[in-house]
Amino acid sequence: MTNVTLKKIAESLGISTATVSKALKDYPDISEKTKEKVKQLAEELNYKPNSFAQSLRNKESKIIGLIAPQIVHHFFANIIKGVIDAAEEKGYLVITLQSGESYEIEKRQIQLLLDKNVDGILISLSDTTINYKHVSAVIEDGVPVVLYDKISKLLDCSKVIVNDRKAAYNATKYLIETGCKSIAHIRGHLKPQTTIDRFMGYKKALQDHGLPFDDHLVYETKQLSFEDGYLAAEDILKNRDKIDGVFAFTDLLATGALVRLKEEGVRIPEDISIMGFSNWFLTKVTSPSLSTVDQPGYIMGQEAFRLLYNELQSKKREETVVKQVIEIPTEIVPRNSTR
Amino acid sequence: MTNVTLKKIAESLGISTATVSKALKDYPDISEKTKEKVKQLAEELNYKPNSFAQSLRNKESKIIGLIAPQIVHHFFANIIKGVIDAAEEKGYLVITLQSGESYEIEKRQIQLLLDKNVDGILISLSDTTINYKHVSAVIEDGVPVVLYDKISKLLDCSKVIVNDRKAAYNATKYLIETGCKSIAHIRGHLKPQTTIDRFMGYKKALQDHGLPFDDHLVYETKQLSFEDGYLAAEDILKNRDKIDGVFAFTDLLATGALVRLKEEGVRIPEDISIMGFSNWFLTKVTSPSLSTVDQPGYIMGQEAFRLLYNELQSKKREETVVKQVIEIPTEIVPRNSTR
DNA sequence: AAATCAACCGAAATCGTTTTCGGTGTTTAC
DNA sequence: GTAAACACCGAAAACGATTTCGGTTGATTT
Repeated sequence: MTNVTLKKIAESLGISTATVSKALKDYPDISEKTKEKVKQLAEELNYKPNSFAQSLRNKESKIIGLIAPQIVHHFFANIIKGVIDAAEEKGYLVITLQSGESYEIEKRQIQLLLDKNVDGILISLSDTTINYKHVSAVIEDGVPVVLYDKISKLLDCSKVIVNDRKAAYNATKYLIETGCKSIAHIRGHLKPQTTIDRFMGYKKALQDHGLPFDDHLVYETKQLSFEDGYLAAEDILKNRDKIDGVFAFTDLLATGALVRLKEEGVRIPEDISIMGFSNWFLTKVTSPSLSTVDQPGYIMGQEAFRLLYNELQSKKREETVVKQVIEIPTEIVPRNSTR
Repeated sequence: MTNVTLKKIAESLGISTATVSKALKDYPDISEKTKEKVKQLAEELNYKPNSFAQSLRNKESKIIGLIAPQIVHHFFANIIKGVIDAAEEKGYLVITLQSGESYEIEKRQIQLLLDKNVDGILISLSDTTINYKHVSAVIEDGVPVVLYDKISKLLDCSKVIVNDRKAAYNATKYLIETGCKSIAHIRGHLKPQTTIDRFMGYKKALQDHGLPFDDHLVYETKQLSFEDGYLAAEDILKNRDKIDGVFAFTDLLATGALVRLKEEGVRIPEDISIMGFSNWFLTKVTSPSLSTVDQPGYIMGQEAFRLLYNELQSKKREETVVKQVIEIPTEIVPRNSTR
């Protein structure tokens, strides 16, 4: 680990470090001859600028922070991948952290990132986050923040979202158009914006198509796990004669319900159609395969980074940054759990 | 962003930056009174040491690099999570990168990490990596490296692995003990060590239990996708009368086969038992649910970081580092695809 | 009264890169 | 032949934190 520095190159060439630095960066006030010599020696010695010194001097780390509620999660994993890929293309590296849906942890993770002087932060709010001071403080501090997926309208920054309302509307509409007359909805608590939005989309679709909204057909679960879907289906079974369609908040819930319903001999989709949400991998391998709504995580990740990158660039040029909200379109993926 | 520095604190207290620095770090040659004053003001101004300066001075970033072949992958996502959690506990942050199973990309990612002066690197070799110079160069450069999951015996560094041979042996043994007499094996190319090991475990188990090994019962796929399992099952169907058990290299392959076999009316597990590998989430929701081998990714990630951390510590104390190889035990998870 | 010794504190060098602001020589213009 | 323009290069000051090595007090011994 004999680190090659500018100084070493300068000394062995009998010139100053300033000249070496400028030569390597093609400053116009250095002669071609010297540039040649410097570059050649640098190449030979395999010179790599010390990133610590660069960061200290330039006040930027070329590292961004990414906070997700979960990592072991198909949708978020895709987002993470999208962010990392897009970042790498622009010369940025990504430190990933997860909040585990905890407000306290989220606060701490942001602090850790700030302590490391990341150039910007990408964050999807945890479900239990009810206060946004910790995020707005970052923004006011001048560190660019972009929110993705789980956002808050109260925060003044760029955002990447899927239009959950529209997506849920279309999913419900699809069920209706394929013949469902009485559609149940399985969802979690009405706290996170996504839950609210999908619920609203569901209601609106019923209404627009002349179907009555029935509170009893909405099943609220504690978590969003497979087991919760399984349990919700127990209740649905009590109305099995009435219900002919289920729109679940997420694929996991849908899969849990699907398994339970099948156990009781309900034919899917003949008796009851099921529509999930997210297009996780598992939807392809359930039986029947699960119809769902594709949420393009990878693209969201890319877009989120792109927005952050724009802000980073604007900040350097001392332009005022334009906050944008980008909506990523979703798509119905019809499979065999719907008619 | 009015950054508070040691200098500012020093000036407003009328003392030197040296004293401030030492006071904050509880040096014994600073009086309690000054320490008190310094700490209080630092607290008040919300002083955070500039990590760039610290890194430059201390020659460490408190950041490690993590390279995985994939991120959108249940097993690796778990590992990543384990690494991040363990790292955070010790004050380290993690930059995650993926090689996409490409040797060239792997090489580049390592370089990116090195350029950022990470303190150490955790890496799982890509399947297409046949040359290990790019990794051994890092080790010789004095940057601690720990290999996990996909390793090479040729590399002199600490490693965290699952004993694939033993795990496959047990899985096959389980099939035999539950009554299978003729067990097929679906796997990818015999290049990656894991593929070789699981294949060997399979063979050994047959042999130890008096079952003949039949080359025709080994189905080699191009990739390890759901589709490949599906296609392999087509071939298995030609021997459907003979084969009564399938041991797949991975859950995805197993699931593909399961779906195809069921399509043809094969009863699982009555006619054919199926055993997967990895215990991905989807194994719980196939029907029948898939018996598999649990590979504890989270623990592997934690252990991998622990090993790296040990090396980091040893390096600081200028001790010689002891390279360790840790084997994480696996476990059979019996579900409904086996008898 | 001189020497010794603690207890505290600071000057200054470092880490490696970047960039401003001059300073040399050398060439061109008049 | 002098002045202006030009082409190159370097000294030095950042960026902040850390740490060594003295130095200055005042108190304690001899």
